[in-house]
Amino acid sequence: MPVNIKDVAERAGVSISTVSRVLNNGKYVKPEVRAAVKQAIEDLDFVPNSIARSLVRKKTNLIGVIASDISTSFFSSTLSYIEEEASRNRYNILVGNIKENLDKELNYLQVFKEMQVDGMIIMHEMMNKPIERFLSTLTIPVVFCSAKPSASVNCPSVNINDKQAAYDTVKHLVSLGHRNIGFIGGDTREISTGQHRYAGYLEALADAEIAVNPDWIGFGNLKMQDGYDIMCSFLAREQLPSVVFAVSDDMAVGALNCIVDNKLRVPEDISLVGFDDSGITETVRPKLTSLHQPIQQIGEMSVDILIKMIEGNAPGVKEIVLHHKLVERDSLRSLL
Amino acid sequence: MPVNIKDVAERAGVSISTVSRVLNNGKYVKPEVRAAVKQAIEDLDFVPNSIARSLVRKKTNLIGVIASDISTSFFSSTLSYIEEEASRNRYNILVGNIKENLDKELNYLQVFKEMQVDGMIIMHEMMNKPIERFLSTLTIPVVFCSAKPSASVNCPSVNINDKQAAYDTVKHLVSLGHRNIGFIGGDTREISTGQHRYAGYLEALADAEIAVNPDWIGFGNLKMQDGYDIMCSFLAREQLPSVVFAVSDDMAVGALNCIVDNKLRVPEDISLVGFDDSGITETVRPKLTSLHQPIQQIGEMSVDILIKMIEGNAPGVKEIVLHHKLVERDSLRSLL
DNA sequence: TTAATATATCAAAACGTTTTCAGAGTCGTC
DNA sequence: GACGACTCTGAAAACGTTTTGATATATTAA
Repeated sequence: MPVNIKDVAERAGVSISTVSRVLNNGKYVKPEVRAAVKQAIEDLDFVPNSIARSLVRKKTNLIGVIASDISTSFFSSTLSYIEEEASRNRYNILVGNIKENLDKELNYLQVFKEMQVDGMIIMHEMMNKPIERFLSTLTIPVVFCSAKPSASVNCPSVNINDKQAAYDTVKHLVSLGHRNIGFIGGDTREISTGQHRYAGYLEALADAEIAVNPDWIGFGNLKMQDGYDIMCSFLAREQLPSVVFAVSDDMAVGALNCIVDNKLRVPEDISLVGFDDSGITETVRPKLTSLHQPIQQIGEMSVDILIKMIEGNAPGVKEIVLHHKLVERDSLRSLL
Repeated sequence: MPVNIKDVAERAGVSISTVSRVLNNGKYVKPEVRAAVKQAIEDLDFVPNSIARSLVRKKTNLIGVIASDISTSFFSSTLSYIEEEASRNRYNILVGNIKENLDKELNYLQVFKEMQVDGMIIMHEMMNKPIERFLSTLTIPVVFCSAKPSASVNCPSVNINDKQAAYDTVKHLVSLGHRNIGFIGGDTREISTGQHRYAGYLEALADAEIAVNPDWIGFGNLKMQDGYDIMCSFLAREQLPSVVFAVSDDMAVGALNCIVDNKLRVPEDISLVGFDDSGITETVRPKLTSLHQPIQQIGEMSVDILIKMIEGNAPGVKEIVLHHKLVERDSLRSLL
């Protein structure tokens, strides 16, 4: 039923090689023949089969993207930039959403490999042995986006300097006179991002000679509910922190809601600063002060690097570190 | 370099047909041969090439998804449910994000067709002639998710009854004593959803014998900023509405922010109700009362129907209409 | 003129699978 | 001890392209 290149060739009275040549804008075909072929294509409403093309060219123009949770504001924004940049370069994206489910991640890695994707972008950090093993023997290019692979996996990453970012914001809080600084962190066991941000927090405290108070430290999975719950636990302590630094905007908003649900005010009673500078910072009131990650640039550079690798150019860089900055809005006040 | 089925066959000392049989768990292969082949697969770290498989089977297990804007809370949630249901059924999704860009949409339709996707899900309503033409001659199954195609396109859709939903919520507002009811709608020119919701609003007003006041009616593209701007224009009028009904949660939140930025309170000064019941309803304060769309069900049914069609079963239904309901939270007060 | 080159075309091989067909062995049954 | 019914296996065709190599003609250079 579906019309193929052979049908076109017959109708135009030429060989399939010639049709292929006009399809690919090749040289060496007479103008009138070219026109005839084009006419036949039009007449028959022929659409080339890219599966067949991919098979012989060994190129699918497919990028597999693995994300932790695309329903989240940070990932959905990043994904949309990835899609845009990929589409601009004539690549299509296959998306796999694994919600902390490492089996699903491994499965997607395998399926993407079977599908012969030209490359993969991974926006997820948690790993286990099988995944590490898979990744370290994989010959398809992979780049980590807003995440860093464990040492045994040799893939470039594009990211900010998480430790420095956390350090800088805590330092800033100190400079505003804060000394009772709470911290809502991410998972520090397997996730290096979580470790780095926590390390930055600790180091800034140490530099300012502030003792760490475990009453004001909690860890979650970056989602709103965790921020809410952790903040509630802080509110149950004897003394309140003057500011809480959450390592994702979603957790910061959770904390914000917990605070206002408990009839306290931000920033009058407690200041709040988030991380990511995703869209959500401007959807809440007060608007959230947040550590800005250049999401668009992270997404775009991830695909640019990946495409370079796909096209055979060695990545050159092992790690791209982009600038961060604190974006001040209304959730943080100075104590001075 | 990459190992193929032939290499496996040689190493196991069998023919490629036999390897293929064990790959597909076919009958008629001796246990010891099967074991030997499996061993060879393991030894060589062989991964079958699904491109080649797709070519002969004429089945890619690919679903193309076209969305208006995946960075939006409604679409990113829906997309995540679509991904989940697809993956559960061993389908992979290819996503195209077109931001109101109809050329990009047409391009994605064509590319997806070339890629031999088994089916497509479209979460977008705006159309132009070329797209209609394309869709009406397409033989690949398509389902519209949370959207309805124009009459000339014969594809099933899964949706709620938008007109009834708008009607019911406005009716409810009336029953709470509201008579000054503002409306922030979606595009009514090409988008039937927008038309239906507006029609429901108008009909409910008519039924309650309330005159429509154009001062309190505005239309936007469902995003937050539009809700903000439109609400600001309402606030500039002589008289304020007692409640505003926005046809997306994002626009309702925009309206909410406009109101609080102008030092008014929700719901004391103005009540607010949104549409979709997406995650954002619980991230703002006051929590947003919203017309609930069963997002998960919409996403899942879209792929279920699509898969049925892919597998050759006629859709049976032309239109699936799911239940809606108003979810009451804190942004709406009674005037009685 | 002749040789060399550039243009134009086609037949056939290749890509890596699945599937069809036919043939060969193994049973059990009459 | 022959017949049918399974079980097992492999050769070869097919899927729809691109690409290679060969051939033929036209154009240019000497």
